[in-house]
Amino acid sequence: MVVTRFAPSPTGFLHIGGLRTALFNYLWARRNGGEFKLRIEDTDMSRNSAEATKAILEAFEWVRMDYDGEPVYQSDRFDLYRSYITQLLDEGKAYYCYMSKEELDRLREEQMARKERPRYDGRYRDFNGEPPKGVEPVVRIKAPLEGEIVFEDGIKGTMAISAEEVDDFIIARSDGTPTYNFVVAVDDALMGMTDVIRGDDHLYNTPKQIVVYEALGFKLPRFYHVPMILGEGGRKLSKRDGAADVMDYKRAGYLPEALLNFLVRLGWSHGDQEIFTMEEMLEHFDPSDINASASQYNPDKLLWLNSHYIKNSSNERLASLLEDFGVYLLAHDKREILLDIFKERCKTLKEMAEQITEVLQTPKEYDEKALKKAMKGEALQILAKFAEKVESAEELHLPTDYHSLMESFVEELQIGFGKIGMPLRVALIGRLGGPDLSDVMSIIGREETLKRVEKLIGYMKEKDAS
RNA sequence: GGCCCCUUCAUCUAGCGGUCCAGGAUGCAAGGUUUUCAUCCUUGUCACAGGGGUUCGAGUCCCCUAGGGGUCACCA
Repeated sequence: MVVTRFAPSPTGFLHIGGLRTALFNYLWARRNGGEFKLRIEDTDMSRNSAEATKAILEAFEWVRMDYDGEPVYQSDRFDLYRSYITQLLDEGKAYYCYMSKEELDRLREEQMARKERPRYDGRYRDFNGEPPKGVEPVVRIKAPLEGEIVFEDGIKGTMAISAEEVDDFIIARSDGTPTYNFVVAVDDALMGMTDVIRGDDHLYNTPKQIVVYEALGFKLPRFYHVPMILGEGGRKLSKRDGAADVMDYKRAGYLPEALLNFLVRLGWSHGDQEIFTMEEMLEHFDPSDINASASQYNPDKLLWLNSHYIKNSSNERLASLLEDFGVYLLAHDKREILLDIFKERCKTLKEMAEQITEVLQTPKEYDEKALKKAMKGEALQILAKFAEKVESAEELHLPTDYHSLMESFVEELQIGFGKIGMPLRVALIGRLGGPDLSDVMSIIGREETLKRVEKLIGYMKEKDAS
């Protein structure tokens, strides 16, 4: 049985580094038919917020990573932690420390002045005397005085941390609330974790947590410390690198499977494979294959993956996804052709929405450069003749109808395709570039085509007059 | 600063002592397809951080240097 977890602290939104560790935990649990749990680390009442918790849960829902059971809130478990703290106190494995915050700060300063590593000096470790008055004590756990704390990391290998690096750290604050390293160890053990996959910024918490495991007689899980995701230039990932908030990717028009595929390939690979369906990730993922080195965020590759997944999505799904971007196609009679065209050309849903809107709406203005390039020479007359041709044509429904209409038109006038193509393009969508003209005309229909052509002709005449 | 981790193309990576004059992907460049743009296809571009060892043989093992990162709270 494999049990894993993702344990965010609700101090902000879920960022992509967090999503990646969550994904790794999720994959490893699901691959082994085990359990994946969610735990909200909200022991610091002053810093966490309900909105942050909501945002994290929302992100999980968006990427469709399901967790087992209800999320566990550490704030609901203070009684439990207190009972273990009492137990350690009774067993002499933890003790009250009466040093005030100010004294502690002073000690730290002195140590730094002597170029020593700041460290609690253990002055109350074996204290039997009369406690000083007026000080609410903290509880500290007894860490080993000498030797090393050794553990096996599934990514970094054997880690041996000198006991000197681990002091008697605080497990309960003076107000009685438990601290992070204590509750994490207690919860991981009690929730039955077999594998803990987390960011390597937690590497130095591991020996501390091992002290707790051992004091309480809990069985150690396997640890995997995954390197962080760096921003462009190898610096720390920040908002400057685009979206850090997972939900920003949704808003920017990314598909969740593209984001997940992108993240799974950051620090992990399976031969030369780039595209992974959820099933394939589940089939191949193993945390011991995660690279030991940090990787850099690469937005171009994400974009590429996103366009791949858009191309391979059904029109029905795209249509419903596009509603978030203000484009309603579910009941549109030209839905299929519209989506077939644009899913090939767009990298994000947002871009798709913009381009579809551009075709569906009569142009409000014309691109200056396009006008200059397209409307020279006989362009206006050609456009007018084309309008007559469209008006008098018999069958005009499918793109092929419009296409043969254009073919016979250039044939009759003995002109190149560009002579009508460019002005027509400007008339229809207001600029050069864009999808096939026959497709556009078929989508908007004969009447709208004529309307747009006439609008441009009118616009040009007015412009000439002034 | 102490301790720890990391180092293959611009980027993500393959490589687990010989099959590597280092492979794939993204990006970029060129060409083809296209009435345009995009897609797509083809080709090209680009790397073992540096220096010592070990070995018949090193991208792969060891050491040193440099660079990057993490961590040193009554935060999580």
